[in-house]
Amino acid sequence: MSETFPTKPEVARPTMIDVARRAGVGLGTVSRVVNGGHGVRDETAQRVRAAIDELGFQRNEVARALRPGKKSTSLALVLGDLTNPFYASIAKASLEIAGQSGFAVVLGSVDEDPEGEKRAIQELVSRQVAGLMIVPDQGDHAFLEGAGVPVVFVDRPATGIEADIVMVDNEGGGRIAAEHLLSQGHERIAIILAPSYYTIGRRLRGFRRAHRAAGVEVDESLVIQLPEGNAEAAEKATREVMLRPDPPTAIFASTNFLVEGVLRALGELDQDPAVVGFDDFRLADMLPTPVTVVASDIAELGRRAARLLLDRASGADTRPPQRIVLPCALIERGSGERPPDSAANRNPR
Amino acid sequence: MSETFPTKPEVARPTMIDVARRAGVGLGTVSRVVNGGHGVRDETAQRVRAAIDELGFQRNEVARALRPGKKSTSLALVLGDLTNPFYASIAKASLEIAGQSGFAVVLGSVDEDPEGEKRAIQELVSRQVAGLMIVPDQGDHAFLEGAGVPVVFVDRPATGIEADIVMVDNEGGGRIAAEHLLSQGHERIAIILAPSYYTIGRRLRGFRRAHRAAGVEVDESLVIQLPEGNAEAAEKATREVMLRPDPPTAIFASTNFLVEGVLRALGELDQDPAVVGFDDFRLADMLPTPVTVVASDIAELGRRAARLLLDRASGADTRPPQRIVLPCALIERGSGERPPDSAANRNPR
DNA sequence: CTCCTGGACGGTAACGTTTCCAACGTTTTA
DNA sequence: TAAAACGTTGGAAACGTTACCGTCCAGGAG
Repeated sequence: MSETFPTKPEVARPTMIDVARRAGVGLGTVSRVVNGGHGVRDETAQRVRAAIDELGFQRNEVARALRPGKKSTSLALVLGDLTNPFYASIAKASLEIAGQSGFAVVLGSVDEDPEGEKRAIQELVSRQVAGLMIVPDQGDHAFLEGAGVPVVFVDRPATGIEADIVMVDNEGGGRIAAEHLLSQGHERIAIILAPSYYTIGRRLRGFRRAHRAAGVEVDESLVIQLPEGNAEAAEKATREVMLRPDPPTAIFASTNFLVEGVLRALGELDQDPAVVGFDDFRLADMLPTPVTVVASDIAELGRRAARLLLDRASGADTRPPQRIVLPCALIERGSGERPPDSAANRNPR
Repeated sequence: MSETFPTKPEVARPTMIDVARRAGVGLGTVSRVVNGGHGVRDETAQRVRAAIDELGFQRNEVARALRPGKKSTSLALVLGDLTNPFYASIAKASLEIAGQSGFAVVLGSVDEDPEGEKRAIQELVSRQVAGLMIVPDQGDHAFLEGAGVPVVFVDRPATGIEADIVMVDNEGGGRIAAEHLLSQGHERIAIILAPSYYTIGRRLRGFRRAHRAAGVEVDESLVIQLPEGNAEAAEKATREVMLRPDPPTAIFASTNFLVEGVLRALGELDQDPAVVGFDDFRLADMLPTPVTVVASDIAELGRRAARLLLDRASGADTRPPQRIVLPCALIERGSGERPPDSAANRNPR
């Protein structure tokens, strides 16, 4: 009873040749009509368009992209964990902008090693994408130099290649956070740092500058470098630092995920130092103590990157590599406005 | 002074022909080596591989996909707002699975009308993707029937076409939520419904079934249909229902975003009905009252969908359309365990 | 009236790959 | 020893589109 399975009708999709035959015109004419229709008599164009509608013709983008010079109408976006709202916002925004210009976005996700990133990028390049948006990992990106594809880096620059970069004012953000805490009299501020990404270094620099400007010395034992950038690591570090004989009166968490860990530890310990986070996050205002953060317009980051890349890809923009920096602003919600002495107010057991 | 701009080195990427010349073999041989190298003498294959390395050759995926039958090595994923962690999880998981098989994922986002969805899908099809994963909007998807591309629907089925579908047990989830509240003596349970997606209807059905099984009648005035699926709408609706003379003692929010609105309203009103949400969300356990939710493995949803689609695309799976349903489970955190009389405990002003 | 110009259109060569077929040399079989 | 079978290889066609180059016809200029 091994009758052949009725697999699929598998209707062959009509090509330009079919359209040409149907409309009684040449192949070139159909192509001209599809691409704006210059140099075609109005009446002819009508006939072609009618044939297109009747057959339900749709241009084969793959064949189109095969022609030399014609890159595909796709942009590539390479980033880390989409589950991180930060990355998700970038993805969404760039998708939106690309879509408006008829571009699709091919995603490459890389949670892994820098080697995995390189592989993912080359995969994408072999798909003839018109441009690359990359939230780069550490590691050298010089291999992109000869790829013949415009590249825009997002959130942080890459080494080994000079290209456009769209980022936020990390140093300014770090400065604002520290200034805010310092201005309230905090002098022992811990800063919790995710693994040494470029961004984190800048935030730390801003943090230090604010201290210098305020004439307060940074206690280096309160500059805490985490081995990993997740909430668990931050929770552990917070617990440790708060149990020291001389704990900080304020904590600056350099990442949205880190804030979560910090708050978790503080909740357990019943201690209430001031807390400021970097990057806003959903529900930040609904936590037991609403969380003060330094925020920036992440979606705008994605939009600017996509727009810039589209301009580069079309050749409309031939300026030297740009460096776009978006501002950060403080959002006061409560956790960052606790005075220094409140840390001593440990709730009685 | 109009010297020509040093636009780009624009190194022509080597093709198989270049490799063939370099290795002193024919074009076909190179192709055979690149595709697994069957039917090529080992020594010849070595030479070809050496040439590939020296030239840094990489196969042009676009040209490859042009051949008839050979779809591209890309899957398309069409979904709503990536900013919603639910969608983001699906995207991340499917990306991961696709990547393991060397497939890229092209994203199509559709916040707009059903018409926008159709356009996005057709765009994607014109890119010769090997398969489509769609989180469908309302509207007829019959137009996909003749597209000649395998389709897997995610989270909810679509009308007008019979295709694979991977979803969670919405009815079971709704039932579990209601059972949990009913078992604690709640008899007036409000259910807040996002606009009539398929999923929400199922959750409501489970909600009703649990009531019937418990012998409790559903007060239809507590079945609240929102005009929009966002937190604001839920906040408004919650405020209204809680201010009625006979407010509910429990609320079931049918969506993660709705929970936010519900809690916001309750916070303002200083009222404490039991609350259960559908779908888990970050920080749910850190809110003033940790939120009890009915959760399922969303990432698994994406993984299963991607795997199924890959099997369909490769022709490895020719079974009739599958229907995969993932279970839901209750996560008790506190908000759903408040007894009925606690609602009366309005905090004194 | 002839020549020229220019717009509209048809035909065809690419693009880089895969696949098929033919050709070749070697080994096995009759 | 001849024929057949097999494995390895080269060459060419095809995929669907765009770009270029002619051809054709109409109309204006000389």
